[in-house]
Amino acid sequence: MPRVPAYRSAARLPKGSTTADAPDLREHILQIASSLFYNRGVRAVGVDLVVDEARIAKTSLYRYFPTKDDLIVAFLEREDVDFWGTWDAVAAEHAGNPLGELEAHMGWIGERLSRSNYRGCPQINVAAEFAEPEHPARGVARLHMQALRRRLTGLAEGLQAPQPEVLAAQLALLVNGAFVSKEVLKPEEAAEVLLGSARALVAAQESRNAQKELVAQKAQSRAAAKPGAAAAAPQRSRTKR
Amino acid sequence: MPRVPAYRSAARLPKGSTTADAPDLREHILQIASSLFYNRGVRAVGVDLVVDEARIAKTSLYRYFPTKDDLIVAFLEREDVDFWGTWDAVAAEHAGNPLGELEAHMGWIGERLSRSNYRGCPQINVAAEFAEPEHPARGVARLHMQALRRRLTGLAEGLQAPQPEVLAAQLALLVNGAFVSKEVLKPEEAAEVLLGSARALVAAQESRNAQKELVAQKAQSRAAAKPGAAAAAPQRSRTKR
DNA sequence: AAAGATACAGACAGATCTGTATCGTGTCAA
DNA sequence: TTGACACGATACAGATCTGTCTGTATCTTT
Repeated sequence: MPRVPAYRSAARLPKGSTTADAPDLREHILQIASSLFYNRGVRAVGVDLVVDEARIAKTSLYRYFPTKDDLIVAFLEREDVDFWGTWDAVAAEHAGNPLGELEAHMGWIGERLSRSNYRGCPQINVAAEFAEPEHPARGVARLHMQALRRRLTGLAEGLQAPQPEVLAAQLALLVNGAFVSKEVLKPEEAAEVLLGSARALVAAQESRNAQKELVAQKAQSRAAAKPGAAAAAPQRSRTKR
Repeated sequence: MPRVPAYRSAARLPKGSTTADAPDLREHILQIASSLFYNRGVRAVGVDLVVDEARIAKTSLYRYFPTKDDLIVAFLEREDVDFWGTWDAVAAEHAGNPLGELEAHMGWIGERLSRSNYRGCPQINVAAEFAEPEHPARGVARLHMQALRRRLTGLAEGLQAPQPEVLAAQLALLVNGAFVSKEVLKPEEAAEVLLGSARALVAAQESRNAQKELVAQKAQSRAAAKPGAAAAAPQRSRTKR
């Protein structure tokens, strides 16, 4: 009956490149599965549902993904490259301007949070669904998190933060926190809160920098001042009390 | 055969208060289930496992928890009261000193992150496991998140932050971010990063405050000064006193 | 002593899940 | 035309999951 495979019935490719479009079906399956996994959770979605929704045969699914775990891993890897794809695109628009880049990232991430179908970060969600650290999906999630910290460290270095590793970790907490705080944040305020936090963290590092310069300057002009007064706490409480 | 119920075989109560210790078994079941749910994930733990691990009969479990969902809800509610219990205890130690209280919270939360068996925030994890917003467990998680924001708002007001709602949201992101950033944070640095972030966020609000005062002051002393010089960067002061 | 409540043990029903096996059909290349 | 191949459809195996049911033993209360 099917002259044309069911999964192409929606006329996906203009005419189909005669041959060598075998990975096309794989791609189709992965798209459907990714959408289901993301929106309903990985454990909640069975392969039968994927098969039905994608309108394919179970044998086809298992041809391209020998195991459900393989499908999950492919899903996470796909999300990973998508995420870094937009990240890098935004970064390219702000080359040489790390602060502008950071603010832009907070912007598009904040914008995502306010989408109605937003369900958080797939990597974090899957890590919550599979407790065993040796689960294959956890490996992808781990690499994703390391990539996040690595990029943020590069950004912090570009900002000439005195402690780029610390600033990167702080920003990573912030971003991950945004991903899981849908219940806490009103959609409209997400971007503002993110942006404000990032600026505050950067500013704190800058003041640390300024303070360091101040200390160096004072030390240079010899020590005649009493040392106990101002240098003690890196971030003072102001109202002290 | 069992003169004494199996779940008491480990001599849990000194002598057993003859009667009215019926809720004891319920408590025992909930303890075992909570531990399993937290460490392995809710969906990954079946009722049979709880029954085996607690060494009880399935009928007993279903007497106290008519449904697995009821057990999950009880688990989350228990975690909720535990969490706010230690929160409030810490808060009580710093009455009248909101900054000290905030720092103390960052301290004990950061300390938890570094525990080897740490598996994140149960509320967040369960929210990731159950995508349907109307799942009963999601209701508990939602209330927990609202409580978090409410307490942080109170803290921000105590700090006399000019925008307590914003600061509270920022701190909530921070805390939630810490809960899900095990892969990003080295255990040793968790507390430091948390504390530094919280201070930076508070400092940014204070500088905002200072700026407001400054603006008011300037306006009061009439406008004769050139306005372009110092007002640009919102987060600079901090050395102000 | 009788009755009722509580608990254990284990079988069981019915659904669901992953993964395999079988069969039929349409497409393409030789 | 024929054979290889990809795909769909469907049945099935085996495990696991939630929840029910039956039966028995113990303890408390009356």
